[in-house]
Amino acid sequence: MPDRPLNIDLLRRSPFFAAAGEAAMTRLLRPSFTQQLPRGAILFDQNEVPNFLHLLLAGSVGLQARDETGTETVVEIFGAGELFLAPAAILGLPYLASGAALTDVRVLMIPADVFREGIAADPALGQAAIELLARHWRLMVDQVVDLKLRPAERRVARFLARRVPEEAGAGTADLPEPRGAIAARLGMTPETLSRTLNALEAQGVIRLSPRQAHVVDRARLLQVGAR
Amino acid sequence: MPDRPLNIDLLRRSPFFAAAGEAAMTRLLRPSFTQQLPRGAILFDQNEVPNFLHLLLAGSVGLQARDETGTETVVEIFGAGELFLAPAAILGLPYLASGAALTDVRVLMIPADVFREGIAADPALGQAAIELLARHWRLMVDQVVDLKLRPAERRVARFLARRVPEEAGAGTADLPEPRGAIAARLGMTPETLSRTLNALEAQGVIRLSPRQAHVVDRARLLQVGAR
DNA sequence: CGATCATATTGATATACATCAAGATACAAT
DNA sequence: ATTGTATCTTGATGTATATCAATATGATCG
Repeated sequence: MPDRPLNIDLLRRSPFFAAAGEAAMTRLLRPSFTQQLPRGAILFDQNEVPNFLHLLLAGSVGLQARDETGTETVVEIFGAGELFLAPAAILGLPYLASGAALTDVRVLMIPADVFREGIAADPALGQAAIELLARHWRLMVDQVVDLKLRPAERRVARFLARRVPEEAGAGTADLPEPRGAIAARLGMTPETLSRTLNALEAQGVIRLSPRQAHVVDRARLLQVGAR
Repeated sequence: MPDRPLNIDLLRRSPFFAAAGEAAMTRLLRPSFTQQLPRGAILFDQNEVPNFLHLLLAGSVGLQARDETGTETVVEIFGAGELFLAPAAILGLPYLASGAALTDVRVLMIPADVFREGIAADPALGQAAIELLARHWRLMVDQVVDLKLRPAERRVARFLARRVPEEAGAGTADLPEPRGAIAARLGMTPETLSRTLNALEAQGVIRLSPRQAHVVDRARLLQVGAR
């Protein structure tokens, strides 16, 4: 099926549209369209002025930033159901990071001006935007704490734990994106990530296979390196 | 009011109230009150449910977070004119960090419920909240990039540069808060901060004195360690 | 003022993680 | 399948920054 009629249900369940309500959702959806992009595609580039908000329907996208010397890192990885880049689009300022498809992706493009008018006109949509931003702020705060306080092994453990679908004790974390991107997201080199993953497997808390990690015991995973 | 001299002008010029408008400002101000607290005071504690937003009138406040092992770090340092902790107050979720006075402070306490009602009722206020959150998100993204990509010396240099009042080539950066707090904000130990500051002075880009650093040449400061 | 106490600096050493350099795997195309 | 190419892993070595320990500085208060 070429362009699978977009999964309305996924949208409805996304935290953003759940808060915004049905009315706002249809309002935003009408002028929007979907796009399929291969892994490696750039959705938008650092310093560009945003014309669209992006709602990921499938795949994952890395928010990557370049510093003055040209080295890049991944600030955050977004998955299906997430709406991102609101901040730049809302402020009308240039993106401070680029968006790169880390896997093949399917993305809903929402015109930025429609969005901006929407939040001014519809209080429920405004509220949803506020909550989205607040949640994203917390995500970043959490990452700052992670980087400052926790050693590599703990960061990897937490990352994997968050990817296990259920709260349950065991489960499988899919890792479809390139190791380099995951490593950058975690603030380490691919080499260190690889070694850390091996160390976790050696401790028996995970079991590695090509593009996934089976978490044997979530609670114990989060305990590794505990003082 | 014993505490008369509320500097209305500072408020009016703060990015937040500038966007919110006069009406929203008076609306929020009426039920609010100011408080003076000595250095070391805790404005609010991690995991508490927020009852107030805080607008700093004077001094600086550190947002500090504890991890599971009990070690603390400073996520961000806020200065006069800044409104913070909106995210927790807006979501009605527990703070994910504590607020500690890093100097003696004077702070305006805005009841959280008044704020929440306000953003629902007044679109201009809602818009201001959105912009505030977006700006704060960007601050955190910038810090994540800083921590991942830049070595200690460069982080210190950028921190000092941002504290120089004017865009001008030279100026003095005040550093009233304890070294430990600044070091934590920058993701390093006090020892490393001390050594780095000395190194910058040795290179002649700054001149140190007890609680401030005179920046001799802003542009050159930002160049240190350039590849 | 001088004594006390917290905070900051300086010095010596340790270590987590990066870097550099081969290999090994996996994936895509023919 | 077979080859080619990118990605990932493994190993050896280096280094920025942490840690530990001692000293110095500067604030606070009798």
